[in-house]
Amino acid sequence: MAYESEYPPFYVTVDIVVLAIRDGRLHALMIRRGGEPYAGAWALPGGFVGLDEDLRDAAERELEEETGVRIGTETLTQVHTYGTPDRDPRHRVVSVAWLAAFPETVEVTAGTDAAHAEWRPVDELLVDDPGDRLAFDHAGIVRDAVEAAQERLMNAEPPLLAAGFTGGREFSLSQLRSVYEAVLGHELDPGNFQRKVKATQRLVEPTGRREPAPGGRGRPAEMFRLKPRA
Amino acid sequence: MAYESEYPPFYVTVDIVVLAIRDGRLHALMIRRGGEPYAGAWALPGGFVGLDEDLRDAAERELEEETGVRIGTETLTQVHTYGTPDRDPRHRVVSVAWLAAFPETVEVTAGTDAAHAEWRPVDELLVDDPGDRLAFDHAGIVRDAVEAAQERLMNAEPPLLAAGFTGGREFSLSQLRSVYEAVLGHELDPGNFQRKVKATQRLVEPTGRREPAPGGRGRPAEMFRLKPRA
DNA sequence: ACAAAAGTGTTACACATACACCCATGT
DNA sequence: ACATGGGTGTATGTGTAACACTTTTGT
Repeated sequence: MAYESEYPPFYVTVDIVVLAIRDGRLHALMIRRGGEPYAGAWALPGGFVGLDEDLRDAAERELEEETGVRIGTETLTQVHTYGTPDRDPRHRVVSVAWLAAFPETVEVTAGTDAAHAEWRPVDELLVDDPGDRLAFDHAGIVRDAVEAAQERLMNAEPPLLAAGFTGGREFSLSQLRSVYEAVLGHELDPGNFQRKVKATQRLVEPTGRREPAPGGRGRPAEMFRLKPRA
Repeated sequence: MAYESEYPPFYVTVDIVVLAIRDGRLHALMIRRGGEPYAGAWALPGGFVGLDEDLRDAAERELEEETGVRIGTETLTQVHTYGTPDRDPRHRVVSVAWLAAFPETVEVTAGTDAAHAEWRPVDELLVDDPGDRLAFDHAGIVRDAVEAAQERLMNAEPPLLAAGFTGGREFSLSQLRSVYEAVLGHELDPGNFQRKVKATQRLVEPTGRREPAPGGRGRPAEMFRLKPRA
């Protein structure tokens, strides 16, 4: 099928930066590109927006199609829009970038379309002179998204990003702290973090349960969950 | 001329929210729409992006074409992208919104294409049940842009927005304060503002001159200019 | 002298940071 | 007993807000 238009034909796409903590490091969900250009390079999941589709819905759909990962559409937040004329060598593509977070424990089901999806450590993606560069301007998009994530983790209301990382499960405050540390890229004082989180209204609530630390050693931690959005 | 494409034809536009302080109130530069839809309604300046044109350049060009206002392209900052399928009843339009600030003293030259451009008080544009509604989803865009302006005026580095409002001219700290007050929508303590601005590195530098207050009454104020970007 | 605006001093309070110290558990 | 991680207490610093007060001008 071919379309016709009296105005220049733009391709509108979405790119999705999904962050997760794995082994204490910040990772992003990436796709190994098959075809040219940038064949074999890592790229963000994403694709064309449908003619009757909301941008946000397109992000959710493309993410699932390309990686098998389902993210609630309400946890996707817009970051920035990229439209430099030469950012894609083939066509004029304007891409709206979205950010979401994903819980640590859930694995990517590497089936069907998701065969080439993989979690990649963000710091390796962003080194200045990587052996394998990211496709298109995706390095810049990842960089901007991580910056936005740092900002929103500390300031955003409601705490959508924290919700994405925890995925509705229970957690100890040191587990939550390790998420913050991985995103921010530096350590936080355990005691101060504890108080700050507890003092922040509408963030966490205790479940009453306690759970021993992963190593078994040490005092069992009180478990929390995120407060449901009011 | 007609274009053809194998993918859905999207129209990509830019909308520009230019803010200025006039009579102590926050204003936005708006256009009176001529044709349908929304004939006669106020709308943001903006228009179609050229096929080989950067989004930012398109914003600068459309702004000047429709209002006669020239803004340095580097003072335009992106706010958000709007792409709901039904936001324009005629076509599928994805619009990238931009924010800039403009000095108080400069008048809009209401010539040529700018005949229908006018500064409108923001609070009147945003009342919940206005007699004349804004075209399309432009009320939401203005609302988001003002929110972004408040955030960036306080936090952004470099202080692009403050630079836009002052336009490179000299100013007293109470003049600068009235800008902040108009954008934030509430009053600030003169003494505290004075200290805070002076304490902020890379913001203002004294010119050595003094100038009497506008009414003539009162102690003449020390004049400042924004520090040039390092 | 008085009003008005510029600018300084002072105090109180919220909040962040650093770090000492106690608590509860496994080995 | 000791190591380990959870959690509390406490002191110190830093930034904000409120407001009294002094300075410099025009009338």
